[in-house]
Amino acid sequence: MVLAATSPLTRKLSAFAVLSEAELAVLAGLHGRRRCFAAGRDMAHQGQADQAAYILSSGWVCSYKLQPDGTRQIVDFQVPGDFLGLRSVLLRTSDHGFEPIVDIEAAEVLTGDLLEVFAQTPRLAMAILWAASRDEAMVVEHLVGIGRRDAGARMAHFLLELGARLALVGLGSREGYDCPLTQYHLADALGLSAVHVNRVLRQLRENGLVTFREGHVTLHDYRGLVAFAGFDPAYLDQTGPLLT
Amino acid sequence: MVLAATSPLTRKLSAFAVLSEAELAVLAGLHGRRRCFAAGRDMAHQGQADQAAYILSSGWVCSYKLQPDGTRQIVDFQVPGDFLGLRSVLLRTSDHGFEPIVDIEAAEVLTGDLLEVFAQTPRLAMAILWAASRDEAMVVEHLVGIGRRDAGARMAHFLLELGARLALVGLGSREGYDCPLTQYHLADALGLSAVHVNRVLRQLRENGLVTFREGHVTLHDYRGLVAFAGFDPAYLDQTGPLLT
DNA sequence: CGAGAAATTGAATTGCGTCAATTAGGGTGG
DNA sequence: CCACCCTAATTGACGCAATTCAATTTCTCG
Repeated sequence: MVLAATSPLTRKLSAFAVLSEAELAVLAGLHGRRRCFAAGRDMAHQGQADQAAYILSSGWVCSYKLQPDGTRQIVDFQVPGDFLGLRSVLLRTSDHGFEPIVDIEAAEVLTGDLLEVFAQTPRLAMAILWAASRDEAMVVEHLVGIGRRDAGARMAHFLLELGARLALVGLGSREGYDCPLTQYHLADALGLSAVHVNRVLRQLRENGLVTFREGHVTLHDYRGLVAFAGFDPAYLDQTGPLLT
Repeated sequence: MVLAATSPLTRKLSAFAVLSEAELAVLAGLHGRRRCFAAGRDMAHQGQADQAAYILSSGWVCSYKLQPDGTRQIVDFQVPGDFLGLRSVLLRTSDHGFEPIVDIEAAEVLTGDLLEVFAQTPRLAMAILWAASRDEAMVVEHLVGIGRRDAGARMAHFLLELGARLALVGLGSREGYDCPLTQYHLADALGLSAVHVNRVLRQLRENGLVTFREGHVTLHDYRGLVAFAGFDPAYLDQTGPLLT
């Protein structure tokens, strides 16, 4: 239970609802089946059926979709505390691939586990639905970025959002954060070519806004970057628990 | 209850889980507070707090985000049976605007209603989570389309997906469907300019694939369009109830 | 120390946006 | 029933942001 109280997921859900001992116990129960995956080896392939869901304990993962023409679109990155493949369980077939970007550790979650959680603790169900909604809000913001921002603003916004997410689980600040992504990851996520990603990064660096280099993101001018990106931090900041 | 059995939402959820009398009753109870909204008058503005959620009974709505520079990105369209603003309730502040495209009718749903549903019928909670996941799958597909498809494939894919959604609630077929959207709606949804939307539509029409005209979409060559779009209908076709 | 991956930079190409103007519908009031 | 207006649809010309192709250079690690 002590372990559960410090798991990244518990930390995140606690921002939404004050959880009782019983609810914390149920949540802890979800972390039973722990598994590890190596960087670069897909956890699930697109189209694979009967996929499990996971709660990411440590490391980074990206979820992506492959196009018939071979190009890849990264839909989202998962950082510790995030659900992974929840949709695969519900829709029965994985419409994504999942690739660990570094070596990771995750807890397996089955459909039956979820049903049990819902039956025992409806408030926890609400909290999980909240987490899912928050993730979707980020996907939506991602969509808006690709649809309506030019490459520069898109990149800036992405780097800011990532920083905000990591800060929520204690892995970053306004100064910067560690980031294992390559420029190819950025390209696949932002709908740009790797070449253009490189050019955009150079411009942001030369403008003194942000540096992406050697696995670390340094935010030289947080306010300037926020303005340049049109970033609204509000939608990620949960001001306090909704359910008491 | 007879009414509930024929509501679009019930119809949709029944594709996911065989619902008991009790569950159908609870679902029917959600349709209590009915409200109407006029076409073109926003139901909610971006940033507005304490927003309610709705279940759309009839008509079309679009959810969108406004950029600081005034451009608009339509994130999704809601058709009968879809939830509307579920995220607004959970995240407490509406990060979207909602605009009825035609006059609509919708049932208001409060946070408390949802909690009650979850407490009384966990399987129904799973079904609602499934519906939410399915919606997110569509947003994801939308994201992929904007990020990695050229204008033609993007349009084709969009029109096919819309058809599949409408077919699920009995409002369309492989032949085509009624569609009240303007080319401006399409442009805002697909991340294109209205001018280019027009050009793309012309090309699709001249290639004998699909016609978008006078509030009706006619699919002249379903298979050809599917191939051209790289459309995978599987992710929307629930082959059968997951929960029995 | 060699090999493959990641990062960088230049040059040529193009899909799509912007600007601008015209045509077609659809409602409204005289 | 027609004149008017406003919105949607349509088409052409031009420019630019981002892609593609191609070539190095710099890392990383076995």
